[in-house]
Amino acid sequence: MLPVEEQLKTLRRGTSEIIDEKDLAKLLAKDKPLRIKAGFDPTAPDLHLGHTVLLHKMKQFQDLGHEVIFLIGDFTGMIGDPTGRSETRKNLTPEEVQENAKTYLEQVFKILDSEKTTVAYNSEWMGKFTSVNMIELAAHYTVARMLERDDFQKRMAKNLPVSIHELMYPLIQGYDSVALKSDVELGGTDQKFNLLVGRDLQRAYEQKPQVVLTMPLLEGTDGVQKMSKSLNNSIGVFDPPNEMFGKIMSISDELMWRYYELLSQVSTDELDSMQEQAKSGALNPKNAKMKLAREIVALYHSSEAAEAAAGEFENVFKKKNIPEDIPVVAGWGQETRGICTILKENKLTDSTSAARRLIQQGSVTVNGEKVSDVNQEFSGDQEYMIKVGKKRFLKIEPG
RNA sequence: GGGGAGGUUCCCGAGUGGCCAAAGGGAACAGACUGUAAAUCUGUCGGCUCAGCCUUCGGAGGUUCGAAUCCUCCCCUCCCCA
Repeated sequence: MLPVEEQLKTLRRGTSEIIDEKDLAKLLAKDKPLRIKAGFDPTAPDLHLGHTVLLHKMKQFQDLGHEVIFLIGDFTGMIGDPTGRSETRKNLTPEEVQENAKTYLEQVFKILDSEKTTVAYNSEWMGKFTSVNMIELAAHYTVARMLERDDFQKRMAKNLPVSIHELMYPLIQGYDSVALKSDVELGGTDQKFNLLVGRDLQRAYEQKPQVVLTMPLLEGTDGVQKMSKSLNNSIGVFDPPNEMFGKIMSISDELMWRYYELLSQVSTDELDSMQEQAKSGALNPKNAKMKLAREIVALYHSSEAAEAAAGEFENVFKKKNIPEDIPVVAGWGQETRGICTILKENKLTDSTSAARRLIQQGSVTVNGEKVSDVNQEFSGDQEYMIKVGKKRFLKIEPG
């Protein structure tokens, strides 16, 4: 294995906090593979770039020769981590959790080496937990300390509900560390509390407390809230190349540097110089963003796909051409239909009312001609290229 | 168990009998400007057979010419006391 200082250098990259680094150094000095735990809640079936921040860090550990344990919180998923959003989450059924977990794994191995990754489910031990075990576990922590947790504090301050079962979440996550005898646990900064509970519980169960390593949370495409599918600001790992490319291009310049820092392989030195050049005007931020978009699309798809997406992007948005692969539907014969109905039926708009509004706002074109009459009719035996706003396209073929 | 405060359109939040499809803000969408960036300005923002009509204000009933607003019961949340 690499010398301790070299390993540390890699592991420090992009991290928010290591608790504590001296302990980690000591563990590394043993020159034996460490047990690295990172838990994932199978609440969302799709992985997005936000999750990959952690996965990349896991990959680094893996490449350094440590044992990475990908823990699927199928048991805790039924509770739902109270983290983040200041409201109680819906409970998931065991079936939903199973289904999500399955999807999860398929995606994870785009980054991690499946051969070298240990996959664990916390239902393995939690499912066997008796009520007596549960009470013993609960006895190791106090209410006052549990309520120190920021999410609980905030919700209490806002007079929002906090359910008892949510208080169990950190305990169970912490117990996972006991069950797995983990040496290091990774998590987002929002996980800090839970990760620290793990240390306390390991001590309570007479184990050596794990080292805690937290990674910053990645902001979503809005640049404000953390990336989350439910907030609709996420870039999915399995998004098609063009969509992925486009989403990356739509982030702000400021956010771009953040993404570079956390998601890119570009070295820190090179990154610094790029920022320098962007500042002086030598580098157009748009080009830097294209480079980032290429890199990320190439990682999850292929470099060919990345090139194609870049070309398509230039074609559609710079030259304002029609995208290459757009949805095509068959026409409806000789009869005529109102434009609003056409838009609604093909899901270009949510309702005919919305279609009317968009037409009134001049955002709908057919074959390049702006539609100004809400009642305009089209027969279904001709070819039409319909465009709504900048991003919604539909081709109708004679039918 | 006792007392008090609440549940409004995607979110926050005004509205206490007609002028309410419901103020204001946020998000979102569209147009202008751009680098499909940000910022800014403008507009839209329940549905429909769209200058009119229909359905919404926790749920179910009721009072009234008329209810988000009043009454009854139910469900849910928060606070104080025990």
